[in-house]
Amino acid sequence: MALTVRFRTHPAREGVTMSTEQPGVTGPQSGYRADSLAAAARQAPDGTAVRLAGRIMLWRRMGGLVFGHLQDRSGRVQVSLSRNDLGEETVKEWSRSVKIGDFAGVAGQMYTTRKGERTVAVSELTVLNRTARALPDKWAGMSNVEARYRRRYLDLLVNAESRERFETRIRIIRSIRRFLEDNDFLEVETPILQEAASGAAARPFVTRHNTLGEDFYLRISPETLLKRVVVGGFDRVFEIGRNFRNEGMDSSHLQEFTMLEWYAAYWDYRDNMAFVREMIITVLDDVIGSRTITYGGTKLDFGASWPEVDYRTEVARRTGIDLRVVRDLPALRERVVGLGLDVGAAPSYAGLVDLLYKKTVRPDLIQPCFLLHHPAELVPLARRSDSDPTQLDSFQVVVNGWEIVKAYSELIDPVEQRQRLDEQTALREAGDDETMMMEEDFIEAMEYGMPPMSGLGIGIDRFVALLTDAPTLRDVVLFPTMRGTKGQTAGDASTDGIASTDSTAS
RNA sequence: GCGCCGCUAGCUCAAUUGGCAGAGCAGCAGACUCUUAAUCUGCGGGUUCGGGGUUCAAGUCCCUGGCGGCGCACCA
Repeated sequence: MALTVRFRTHPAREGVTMSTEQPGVTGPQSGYRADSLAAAARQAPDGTAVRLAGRIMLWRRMGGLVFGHLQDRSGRVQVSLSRNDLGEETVKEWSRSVKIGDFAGVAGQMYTTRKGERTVAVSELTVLNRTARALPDKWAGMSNVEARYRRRYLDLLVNAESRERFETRIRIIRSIRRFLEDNDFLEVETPILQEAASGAAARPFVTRHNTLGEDFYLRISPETLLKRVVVGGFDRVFEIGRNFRNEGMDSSHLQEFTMLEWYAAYWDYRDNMAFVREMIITVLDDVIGSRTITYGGTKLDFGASWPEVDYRTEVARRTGIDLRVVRDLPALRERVVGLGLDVGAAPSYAGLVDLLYKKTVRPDLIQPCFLLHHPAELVPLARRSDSDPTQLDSFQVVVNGWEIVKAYSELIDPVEQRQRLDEQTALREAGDDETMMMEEDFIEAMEYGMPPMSGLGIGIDRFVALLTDAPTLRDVVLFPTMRGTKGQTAGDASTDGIASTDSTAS
């Protein structure tokens, strides 16, 4: 029932603005054992003995009576020190020894104050560690966006909505994993360092492997590796992991993002449509408790049937351009320019088709829908439709103008696969830097025999952002990529700027 | 990459036309036995993002650099 070791000035507070000298400051403690959580204590009947550890978020001294709030992973509970229980000297000493932001262990009994707040009447108090810096304002919190991203720990500590958003992210991923495991999917891990960046149309990051003396790519997709696992007989697999794309960043794109991909042998894209819809509804029921959500003020109804929209039919309806007729780059470019769209470089037919769709169709796809049958040029790893080889057995789930899911029946014919990747190589040589790279190892695996299958990818960050009404993907990632801070405090900006430009090759 | 906006105490924000850089919270010292953004008295706290310029005088005006947000462009 006492503060044990103490010394006048804690080293962590030397030279920090918070304090000069203070009585009864203890050093860091170890071995404190708590047996209760704040949330459980709040529910316990009066008289229940509790033993808690957490961070002090509020500390009000009123002479012989002190109120504070102790926060742990479950939430907050009020604690109090009373002269009646502890005596004048003890209250004085303990109340002066605690600062907002310090970690404390307390033991005592639950009671209810006159104003009805559940409170721990403290009989033991141990300061477990000090804060050397002041926490953000208890009322205003921390609203500076840059500070919230760079020092996320403070955002989590003082902004309840931020903490709740990340708790929801965790529950969503847990629910997804449970759903897949309940359906016999096996979770696997494939490499992030890859010899060839494939599985998507995107520019990769390059990194250096010192021991092998080679450059590697950070994966842009796990697709071809997961298919190789299926060749090996794991015929329902999934991976939740990071992909890296060296491209623009905005509220719906991150360079480093979390992707779920799964592959199921003997399924086709229609099987995946039904399955992913069931999964999304299950997650909504589990985590949100509703099949309707509000994003940015717009109601999104996942419970209603999801309309099926044919890619080329919809493009034709909105633009008058029939992609079944307009089949080559110069003709398409002429028609797209005729619409008044800026086509930019548009180095390939597929790229221009994609641009046309993204400009004219996708922004209007707000309610959940299936977008079916991409033109065959767009995805070199997908199976062509039997009924029409110029289109794919593919679909996307589009919500809020965002592509959330992309899936197709997989191409499993090694001869056609080689031919279609050769076409990619030709486009690359013609200047398109987002084509897929040839992977001989992948073709070889396919030559050993690949079962008919359908795979699916879902952007976890976008899905979480939708379900938590987050305006930007950066709000659902703990530490979003930020420009470095080196050089921010450089004494001479001009020379330092030149020096850092010269050294960026490293 | 382009455009607009922002950057002042640990946090949230003020500062008139260019005229002594302030408040609340937090911190320190003190009062106070039911607080709820507690209240009251006193005290300390600044590279106003960095560098340069104009001026008797710059947080404020000009140039330049940094970082961030938003929009556009790019981007499955």
